[in-house]
Amino acid sequence: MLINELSKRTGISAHTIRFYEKSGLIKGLRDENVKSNNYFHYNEETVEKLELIRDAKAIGFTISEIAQLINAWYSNEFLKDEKIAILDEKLVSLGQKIKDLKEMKKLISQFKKDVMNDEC
Amino acid sequence: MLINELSKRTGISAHTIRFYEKSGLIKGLRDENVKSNNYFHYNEETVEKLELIRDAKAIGFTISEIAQLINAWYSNEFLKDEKIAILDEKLVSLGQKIKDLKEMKKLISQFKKDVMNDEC
DNA sequence: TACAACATTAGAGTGTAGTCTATAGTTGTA
DNA sequence: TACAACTATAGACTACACTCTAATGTTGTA
Repeated sequence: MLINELSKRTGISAHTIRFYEKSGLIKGLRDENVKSNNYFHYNEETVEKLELIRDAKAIGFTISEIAQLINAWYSNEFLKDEKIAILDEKLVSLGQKIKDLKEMKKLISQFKKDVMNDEC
Repeated sequence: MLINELSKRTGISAHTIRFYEKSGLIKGLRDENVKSNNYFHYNEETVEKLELIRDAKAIGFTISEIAQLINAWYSNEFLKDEKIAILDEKLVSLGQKIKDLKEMKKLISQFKKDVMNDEC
């Protein structure tokens, strides 16, 4: 599929998709048989990747963290052990983040109680 | 205390503290009795606020969200009901974020299993 | 009193993650 | 074949959250 269809499938603008392409998060392929243009062609894997990017961004992962994640999952450039190390690292940081969020939730709940009891 | 001491107490640079002052997150007071300078003086409450800012930023709150939070807690400009509404909104979004993080953790755990089983 | 160490403001510069514009070429339908 | 709708690239612009520089003034100690 071309960029416009990919954009419609994922809800991510063509501009942003090109930005991700430049950033190395996704990779379109050019059809060697067609000499008249140099349009990028995208496959289902790219749709999956863009969905992962959308979700990972929403929870605060940076582009370079997402790049690591995508490489650990889709690329052949890493050894099994390296992939597992990257994924483990992300699991640890996610666990810490969940802990931090829960603590903040507790703190804000306490704020709320204090406000309700007119203690501020 | 002056800005340098506040910086040392909180580990936040004087530059950043001035940025937060400009952004309306904290408020230093000038000593009316001293005419020779216009140094800002900060109190313990500001230390607390900066610690809240540090923690809230770490879990992905934006400056303007933190401003809301600080106003709901420290300011007298809001009615009790308005304060509670702001705090409730933050509690809901924190709950959603925790859910999203847990889902991502599950996804990455699955990635890891697949990598370990050589299924990619 | 010299001067290091502090304080202020205005404004410029940085990194991240887009978002948009301009320019130019290609494709598919009336 | 005209033309609307697509594609590409380079580079300018934006928002956020700092981070730094320059210029200038103040304070406290040797």
